[in-house]
Formats: sequence, C-alpha cells, structure tokens
Amino acid sequence: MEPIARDADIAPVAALIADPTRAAILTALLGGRALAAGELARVAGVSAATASAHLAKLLEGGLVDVVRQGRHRYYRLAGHEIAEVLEVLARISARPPVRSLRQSRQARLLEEARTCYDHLAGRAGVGLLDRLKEGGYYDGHDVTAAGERLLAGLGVDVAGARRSRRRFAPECLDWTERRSHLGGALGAAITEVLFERGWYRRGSVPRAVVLTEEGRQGLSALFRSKELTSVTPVT
Amino acid sequence: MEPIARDADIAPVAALIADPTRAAILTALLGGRALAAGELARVAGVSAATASAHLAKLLEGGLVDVVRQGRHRYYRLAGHEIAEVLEVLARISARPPVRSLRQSRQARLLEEARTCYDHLAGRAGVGLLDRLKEGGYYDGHDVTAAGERLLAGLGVDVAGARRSRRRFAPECLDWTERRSHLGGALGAAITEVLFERGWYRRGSVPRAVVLTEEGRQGLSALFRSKELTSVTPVT
DNA sequence: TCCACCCTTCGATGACGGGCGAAATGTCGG
DNA sequence: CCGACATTTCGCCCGTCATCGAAGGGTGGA
Repeated sequence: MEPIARDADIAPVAALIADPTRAAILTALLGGRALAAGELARVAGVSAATASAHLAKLLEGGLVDVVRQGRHRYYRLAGHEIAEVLEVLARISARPPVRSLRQSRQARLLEEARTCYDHLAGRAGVGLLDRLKEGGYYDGHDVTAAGERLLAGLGVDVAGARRSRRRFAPECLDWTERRSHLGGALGAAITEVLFERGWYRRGSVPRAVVLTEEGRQGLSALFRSKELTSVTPVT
Repeated sequence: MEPIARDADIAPVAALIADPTRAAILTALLGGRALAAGELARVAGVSAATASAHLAKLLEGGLVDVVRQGRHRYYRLAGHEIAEVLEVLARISARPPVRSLRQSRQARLLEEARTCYDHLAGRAGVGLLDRLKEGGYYDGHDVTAAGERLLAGLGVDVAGARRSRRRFAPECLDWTERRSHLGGALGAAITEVLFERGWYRRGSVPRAVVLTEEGRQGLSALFRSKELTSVTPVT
C-alpha cells in the first residue's frame, strides 16, 4: 500500500460502471447482499451468458467479490469504497422519469428506507441521524458519552467500530434526501443490530428495507419523541 | 428540486468519465481553473476536433460549464459535486506505474500539494487539517471559537461559508494520503485566502500548487509549531 | 450413475463511438 | 473588409465491445 504514483487513471473503473447492464448489476448489489449470477442476470434483463461476461469483468476490475457455494456463485460488492463511488455517482445522475405504477411504488419504498451497502439510508437513515443528534447522542463526528450508553444498551459494539481501519462515523450525503445519514463503521454496526433485532427486514425490492412493528415500538421507546419515519405507511 | 424518482441511472454519467480522453480533460480541470479548448486538447493529446467533440458531450451531460471569451472558450467543472465524483473514483483506481523521470517528479509535486477543485489537498491539505485540529481550531465538524478568531484574522469569511448551501466543513478523504483534508465551503474559503495572500501559487503542472516563502513563514507563525509540509523541498 | 441445474466459454453478429483531416463558423486586429 | 487564429461541424474509417445461442464444465440430488 505504498502510494508511489502519479495521477490515478479513473477511466477504466468508470468504464466498468458505464455499461447499463453492469450498472444495473452494481446497483442491485448496493443492497449489501450477495446475489447469485442468475438473479443478477434476471435483474439486469439479460441472458445468463451476457451477465456472466459482465461479472467476469467486474471481478477482474476488483469491483465485486465472488463466493462459490455449491453450484451457485454469489457476487457482492468488493467493499464499502465501491458502494461510496456508486452513491456519489447517483447524486449527480438524473433520475429517470417514472414509467409505471409499479416503478413509482418501488421508488417510494427506496426513498423511505434502503441500505446503502451496509448502513441505513433514505428517510429512515436521515431520520435516525436526526434523532441521534437531537438527543445529544452524536455530535457531528463522534458519539457522546450518552450515545455510548444508548448504543451499548442496544448491543452495538461501538469500541469495535472505533477500532476499525475504516472511518468511524462520517456523515454521508443521502442521494434521495440530500441530507446526511450515518455511514462508516458505526453506521454499519448500528444497522447490523437493527437487522439482528428484527427492527428492520429486507423488502422484496432489492435494496429496500422495511420497518417492522417491533422496530417502530423499539425506536420510539428509544428516542421517546416523534416517529423515526413518516407516519403515512408506504403502500 | 423535488426528488420524485426511482433509482438513478449512473451509467450515462459514468460513460462520460469512462473515455480516457475525457477522463484526462476532467482530471486537468480538477485543478479548479477554467482551461481553453485548445489547452485541453493538448493536455489530452488529441486533435482539436476530437477534443471539441468530447467537450460537447461533457457539456451536454452537465459535467462542465463553458464561458466564452472572445475567440476562446474556457471550460471548467460544473461544480464541486463533479469534483467529488472524480476524487472518489481516484480512490479506487489503480495508479499507473511511473514511466519517466518527469512523471515521477510531477507525481511528487501532486502528492505534496494540489487543489482538489477548490480546496487544498495532498500532504499540504492533510497537514493543514492536522494543525487546525492540534491547535483546537476545528473539532471534527465545525470551527471552534478559537478557530473562528484565527480564521477571521486571516481574512476568511467563515460566516459566509456557513451560510452557503454547501456542506460547511466536511472532512474529505485524500486519495494520495489516505487521510482527511478539509473540504466543503470552509475548505474553499480558506484556500481562496491562501492564494490571495500569495502563500500558495499554482505550479506548472496542471493541478499542482506550491508553497511560497511568504506562505512558509505565514503558516509557521500562524501555528507556531512544525512546518506545514515536509521539510525536504520537492525538486 | 445419470440427470437436472447453474454457470461459464466459444463463436458469430452487429452497433456504437472515438479518431482524424478538411472545411465551415466565429472572433480579433488592423 | 481581410487574413490569422480558436473552435466547431462534417464525412469517413475502424476498432471495440455488448449480445445471444449453443456447447462445455462442475455440482448436487435421486
């Protein structure tokens, strides 16, 4: 890891993302889960052969990892840096017009709550950060003493996250809300706990997640104030 | 500015960056200055006709702005969001091997001090943030009272930066140093003053900047501690 | 052992896009 | 109004790459 060099050349990596099929694959993987090659082919709307060729290129370029399990090959993003690139690109990309009712429903689900690789995003993610700040649990770049207690009570391994080589608790601009949610090692650790507790579960739409009834109660008890997400349920 | 949509499609923007010639043009513009079409053609190593075609596409895609001045057309990045995308891409891109002595000199200059669109980066940028933190002028996401005084004394319009719609003072991972420098509205405001005072001036290499003798003295007086940059001059 | 299934490799096809030179457009200085 | 210069537009060539069907290679279940 010795930085020896002159200007990085960003063109090859950009070229990997530039193909619509590969972009669809990468976006699907932003959900954080590893998906099988066949699923990815279906999501991207191409034949298995085509998807396989694309996955080979993404692998070669270091954008994805693969884990072989029996006759399946599960692909996932190669790390959070890759997810960050995709998110930043999304911020400056036009959002295509809504074409169908189904798409607009999916859009609303994604805006409400989704994973950004390994941490919570969308209104839910932004709202969570707001509550942490309002309650004096987070001061903009670190957890306060009160926050340390709150998160320990939930079962979040704050010390472990702090030990990570990754940035601890950076704010991360949400591309739908245009406001910050919590990213980094802490954001990932908290999100992990939210899933373990069953407060959120993965939705049917690839990257979407949904607040469960336990989650609604747990979070409102935790913060004793307004709802974490908008009151109107997304249908 | 109503976010209505479903998933953004990142492929078109990525495709704009994916061409090596366009990537060279965009990277050159990361210096923050507006450059004429002819200069960009030379930098990218293509004919004027080719560069023009690329610039038209970048313009169409909203990645660059153009300002016409007489028979010249000066192109510049369309905003700091674009610069952020390029920086994040650079972080996950391989750095090509050094081919010549001239390139390795340029590489060292860029690693020492450069602009990242509108704020200071490289060892100089990272060092500046370190000094601000060490001196208790910056607490990780905002300026302290002491910092407010220090910067006011320099002539930095902190209040103006705070009023900006842009994020005020986010830390920004430097892709050569792999540590943070100061970005956002405040990073830009400070960098502007550093240039106005002649503490830094633009170097011959596109994005590089160099510390002047006044700058060395001014900064060391300001922080009364170690040098802001490494002691060995870059030759 | 054989079949069903998942995935990759192979070979062929077709389209998209970057490249240049030459000519056209526009701008400045006289 | 004219010649020098910056930039764009035009026409053409050519390489690259996405795509698919069919065949091949592994893996798991019966």
